[in-house]
Amino acid sequence: MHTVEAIFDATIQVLLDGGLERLTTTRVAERAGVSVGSLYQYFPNKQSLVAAVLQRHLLHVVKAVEAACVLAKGQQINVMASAVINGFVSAKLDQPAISKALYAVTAQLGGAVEVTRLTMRAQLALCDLLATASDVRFKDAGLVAFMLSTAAIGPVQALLMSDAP
Amino acid sequence: MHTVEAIFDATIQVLLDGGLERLTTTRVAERAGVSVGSLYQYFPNKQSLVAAVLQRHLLHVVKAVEAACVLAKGQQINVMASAVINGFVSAKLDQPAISKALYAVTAQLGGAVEVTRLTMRAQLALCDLLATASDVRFKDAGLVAFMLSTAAIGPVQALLMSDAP
DNA sequence: CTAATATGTGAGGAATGCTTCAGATTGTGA
DNA sequence: TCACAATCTGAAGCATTCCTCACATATTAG
Repeated sequence: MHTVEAIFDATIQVLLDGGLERLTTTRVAERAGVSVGSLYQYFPNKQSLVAAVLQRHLLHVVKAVEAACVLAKGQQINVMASAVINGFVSAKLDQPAISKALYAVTAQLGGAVEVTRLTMRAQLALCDLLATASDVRFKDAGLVAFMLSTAAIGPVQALLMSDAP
Repeated sequence: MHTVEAIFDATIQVLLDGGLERLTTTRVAERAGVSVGSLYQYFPNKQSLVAAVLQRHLLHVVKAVEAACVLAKGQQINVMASAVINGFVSAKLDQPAISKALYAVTAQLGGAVEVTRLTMRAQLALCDLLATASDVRFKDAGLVAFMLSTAAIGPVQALLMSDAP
């Protein structure tokens, strides 16, 4: 396995059984089966390692939502809704371990910027989609997109924080 | 001001401008205008300090929701909904700084237990309320309560993570 | 085979953090 | 005023962390 892959995986694992507070470069390297030096060959510091893992996952989810959006264009509103929600939820549950491990990171200030940036991107796609609905027209599609996307996060987050399928 | 109060406030402040990672006992004590020793007179360790701040805020919110629930008993379902949501949102926006500061903590494993425990309590109150609706009857009130409460968290969280009124 | 480049190693320096404790300060009641 | 308790202080011990760097190993090219 590639060293970088191993480091990524190890980061998730360490995050899972100890949270962000117990995430140390030594522990990650140990778990990845490489030396600390190797880790610092690929990531300039601890923060950038965490950021990279976070960004990777967020991108995965956003792309899934975007894909669902283009697929549902021109459909009725209720079809759209279930398509998008389905895209989002299954992208999350694709990698439940990663999702769960990253909620702690997401809240951290460093991550917050990246999160809002990518959330905006998803909402943009949603906005576009809503404008093509065949049976409804919205006064403020932006607000609807915001409410829809953020409200979807709540239940998923709650489920992942406990331990469910 | 009471020393403990000062420490609580300082914890929030430190959390706000540096996140959980920059929260140190020294910094909290400094900001509170007391010595580290005093801090350890009231909290056996750093974790219990953070837990206390978190628990305090959660209790505030849960009580607000519970109060809204008993007030709305026997009303129509849409009245109920807006009453409960209103109670939740205004409890959060009562202390926006605290809410914002604590999202990082909430995600941490230590906090997660407390959070789910109190969320359950709120959902129980919600369940009770839903059973008294004058115009609807639910097949699975528990599920509805879960979705309602978790879905409400998403938008509030999103708003707080950025910087809005 | 040899040289040169890329990749990996891990002990240790420098910094920081949590927590303790011996003593100073403040408050209280007689 | 004096003794006693409650509260506060902050320097320092011990542990831990991030990150560097001098060196070892692997890989590629000529």
